Amino acid sequence: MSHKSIEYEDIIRAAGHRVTPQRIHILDAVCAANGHTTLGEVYARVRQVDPSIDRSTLYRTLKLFVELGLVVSADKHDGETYYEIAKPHHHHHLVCRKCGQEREIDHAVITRMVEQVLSDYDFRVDTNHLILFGICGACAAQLSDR
Amino acid sequence: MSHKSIEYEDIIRAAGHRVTPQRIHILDAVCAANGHTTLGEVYARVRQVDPSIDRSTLYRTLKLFVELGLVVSADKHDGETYYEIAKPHHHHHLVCRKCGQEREIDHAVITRMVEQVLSDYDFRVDTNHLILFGICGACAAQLSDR
DNA sequence: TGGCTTACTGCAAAAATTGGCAAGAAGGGG
DNA sequence: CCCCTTCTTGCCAATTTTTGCAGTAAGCCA
Repeated sequence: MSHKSIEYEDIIRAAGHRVTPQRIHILDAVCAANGHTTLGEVYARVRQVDPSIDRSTLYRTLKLFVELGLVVSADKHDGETYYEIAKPHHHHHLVCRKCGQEREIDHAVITRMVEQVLSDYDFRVDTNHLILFGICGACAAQLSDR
Repeated sequence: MSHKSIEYEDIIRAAGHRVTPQRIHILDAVCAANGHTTLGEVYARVRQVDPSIDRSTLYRTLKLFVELGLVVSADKHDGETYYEIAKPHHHHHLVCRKCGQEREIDHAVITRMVEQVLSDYDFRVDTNHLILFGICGACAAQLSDR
């Protein structure tokens, strides 16, 4: 991870921001949680390393990381916002609006759409972590029963 | 609008919820605002009709409406959540993660992707209001300058 | 229409998130 | 290596959003 940390530091600096111990700890904490994690979990983890870090710093830093693309956030509309370290490979999720189930999908499915948006609208869709809401097969079947 | 209200009432009832004056007023208020509106605006509008309606009711009701698909919400990551009455025609938005600018795009662009997700993953993507985050052309140019 | 069940609402308190500000520290230049 | 500028932080207060609860009323059935 130390190796990766250095890369991240460069990204932060390149964007004109400063690399502080707080930011490193927070990034490590998000990293440490494999997969999705919540703000509360990150906070607990960070406090173990440095109990003086304030919640407001966490909010601000997480927001910054999302802006920089280091961290990916996913609002599953269940009251909690999830955070995840940005993975090198692009992956996306289908989230069922009914049962909340989440499923990873292949990048290839959206490639063409992303390209078309880029050429038609000159807009670079963030392909790091796309979240598509909808209804999964199981729930759709259930709904049509009634 | 009265005609539409009746349709909406049916949807609410069909989902097993009750139609109350408060809910009608809130739906009307979202309707009255053409296009995007914020929670604060809806609150103000609702209070003109019935000053006794509480904020918590508004929060709960808006959340319910979004679940039912009557209202569409868009978190532009600028601190405010936007609400909009679900339109009969499908439309989608590109939101720039940098400058927050928002742009409507054509449904055709995503049609193919939606179909592929349906056939490959048996998942019906909610095509009512898709929000794609990314970087708009202007901001992309700005970023590469540095 | 009257009575019953249970969802909905308003209120108050709690919890989460954001913002202002002065002190502290990162990074650049000498 | 020290200094200077300016971004960051922690603290505190304000604001926003959520939650628990008891009274109220919508919808159903006789």
